[in-house]
Amino acid sequence: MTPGALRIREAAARLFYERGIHAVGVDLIAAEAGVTKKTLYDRFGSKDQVVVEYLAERDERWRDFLARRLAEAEPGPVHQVTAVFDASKAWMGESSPKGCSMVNAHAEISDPSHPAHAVITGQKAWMLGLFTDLAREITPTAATQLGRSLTLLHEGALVAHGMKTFPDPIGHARHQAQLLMTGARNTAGKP
Amino acid sequence: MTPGALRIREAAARLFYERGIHAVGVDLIAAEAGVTKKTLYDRFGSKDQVVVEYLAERDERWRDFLARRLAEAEPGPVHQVTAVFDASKAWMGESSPKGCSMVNAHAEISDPSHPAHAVITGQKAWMLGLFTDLAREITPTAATQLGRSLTLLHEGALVAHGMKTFPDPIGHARHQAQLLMTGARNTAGKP
DNA sequence: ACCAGGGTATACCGATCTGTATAGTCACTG
DNA sequence: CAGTGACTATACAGATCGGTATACCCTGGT
Repeated sequence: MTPGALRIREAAARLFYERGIHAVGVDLIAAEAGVTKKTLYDRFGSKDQVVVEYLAERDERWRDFLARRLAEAEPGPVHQVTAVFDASKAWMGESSPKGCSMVNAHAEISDPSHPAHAVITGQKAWMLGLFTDLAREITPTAATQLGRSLTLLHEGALVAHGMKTFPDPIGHARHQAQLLMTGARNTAGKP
Repeated sequence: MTPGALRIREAAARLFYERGIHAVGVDLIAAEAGVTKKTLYDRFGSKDQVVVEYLAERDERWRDFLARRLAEAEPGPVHQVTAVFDASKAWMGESSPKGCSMVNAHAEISDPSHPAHAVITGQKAWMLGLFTDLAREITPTAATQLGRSLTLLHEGALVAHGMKTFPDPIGHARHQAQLLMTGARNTAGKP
């Protein structure tokens, strides 16, 4: 990826997230990247492709960020799950006041055959899988259920964070997740 | 509201929800409503105003729908909360496969001073208030906490429904909400 | 008989949209 | 030194954007 292409993707990421995908034109992206429109089309071919690479890079960055945080956190499924919420809070707090970019992009992309659609649903499926895998270590018999509950809490917290429904929703979700997990562990140990 | 204005609002509601606000032009709205653009601007004055009235009407319809369902449901805070999830499932199932229109609109409206912003955050604050009021009847000491947890579960379920993250997320959230409430009631009764 | 209100039909405005074309600059590399 | 890849600059195409203007039609109420 050439330096110009990198700057294009960075500018597009910032503008798409702050103003919305349809509200940002390619002329503005090129200007903000200090690049001509020809360069943009030489590197990406279409605006849709810029959108796809914006989302794909954001997804990759998030997974790397999360993996690092999980590696630093204490082992064990309960600590790992709370570490996911801690990572989300850090991620959203530093540069994502408008909520989850995947959720926001999904609102603007109606066509399910759009290549960006797979990136969006892919991340959500991956998060569900992550929570379910950790849940399996807590309660093998009810892993699916616990994984889904954690996913809902997490998703709701991201939206509530973006909408400022109440203060620190991710911290609240983290606490609620803890209660959920200790509850599941206790009932799982019973006959 | 004149018949033409009604048709405009109905057409705009369908198009905005299905394709996104920025992706739909006033020409298309007028054509789908069987109305000229002049009528649209005579009645609403601007596209922004059409957006506001679309969201305001949706908000009002949802509150009426929910009020009717709550009145029909069994009394008592636990039954009322589960009735909220049942109402959401019915509401989303019949004509809202793309998730919450307020969340989707929020993704497209960056300016917090946009009049639609108040409608969106207003509904979310109202839902939080509703859950918190019901939570207060279950556990007066932890009503805020329970109300917020129910809000997160509900919000997450709406998003997961729109993204098809897993089957029947609203039904799952309903079940999880029940566990949460019985748990809160038991711990609330303890010294 | 009148006239206001809700509407149609059509044309237009300037701006912006995605995308393309032409021509030229610069740095690196075989 | 020739060639290539990444880039700039500028202009343009065709469509669509939100919004306005002019002129006319029809119905209901007083």
